[in-house]
Amino acid sequence: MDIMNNVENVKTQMRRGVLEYCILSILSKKDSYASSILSELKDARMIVVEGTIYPLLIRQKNQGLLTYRWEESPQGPPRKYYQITDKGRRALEEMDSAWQEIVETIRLLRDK
Amino acid sequence: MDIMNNVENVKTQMRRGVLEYCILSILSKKDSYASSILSELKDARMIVVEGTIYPLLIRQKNQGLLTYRWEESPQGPPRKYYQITDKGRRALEEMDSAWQEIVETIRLLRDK
DNA sequence: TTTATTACCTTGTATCACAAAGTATACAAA
DNA sequence: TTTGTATACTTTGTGATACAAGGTAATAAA
Repeated sequence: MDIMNNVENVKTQMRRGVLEYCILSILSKKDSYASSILSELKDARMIVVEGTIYPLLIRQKNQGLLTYRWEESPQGPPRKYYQITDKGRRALEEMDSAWQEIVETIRLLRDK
Repeated sequence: MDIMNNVENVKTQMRRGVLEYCILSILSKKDSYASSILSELKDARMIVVEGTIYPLLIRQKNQGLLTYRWEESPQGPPRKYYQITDKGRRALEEMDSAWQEIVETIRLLRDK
């Protein structure tokens, strides 16, 4: 197997780990809908596809981290706008800590 | 579902994403065997269990990132010492870049 | 010979990301 | 009116893989 194949695979795994964190982060700044979140993540080189993000948003909604409402679109079908809840904001804070901890752990592992 | 449940789950996912990276990093410093790598990861709060690490080492060996040799143990059964290959070192360098990129991506997402 | 310690390995289950295909709306062009 | 295009949400099937749990085996001490 090619080396870039390994690395791409690991990159994918790394991204997976922070995907929920990224989505909460985006929604903590302003309400948004799946397609828009998708574009934002792609711009930030966090490659994700529809089949990943829709079920994930539904899971987060079911966990009480998000709510949603339907809104008319300027053109095309209505959009499902997601909004972060108080519980979602508390979870986001916890994820901030978790992320910092992992970044520090890796830093120590790589330096030592 | 409790909020700490969400966060624990996300922490687990984050750890998963960097597990292969951590193992290559540990082996880049000195040859080691599964049980020892496991302890080292646990000390660094990268919680992993046997059923995770054994198949992972086998996968990395099959990908040509590692080789192994058997060595007598001072007590108990022989140990399977893994050694990183040149290909493994190149993969590790690529993973360093990938990790830095993700850390930077998250920093931007969280700050903006 | 039984127990403890160390070590490696496998199996069954659940989760989840992704690819792919499907459904639906709105609008413009033919 | 029909067709094409863009936007948007949803579902299904597949494969990868982490984990829990249990199994195998070597050594030494009780």
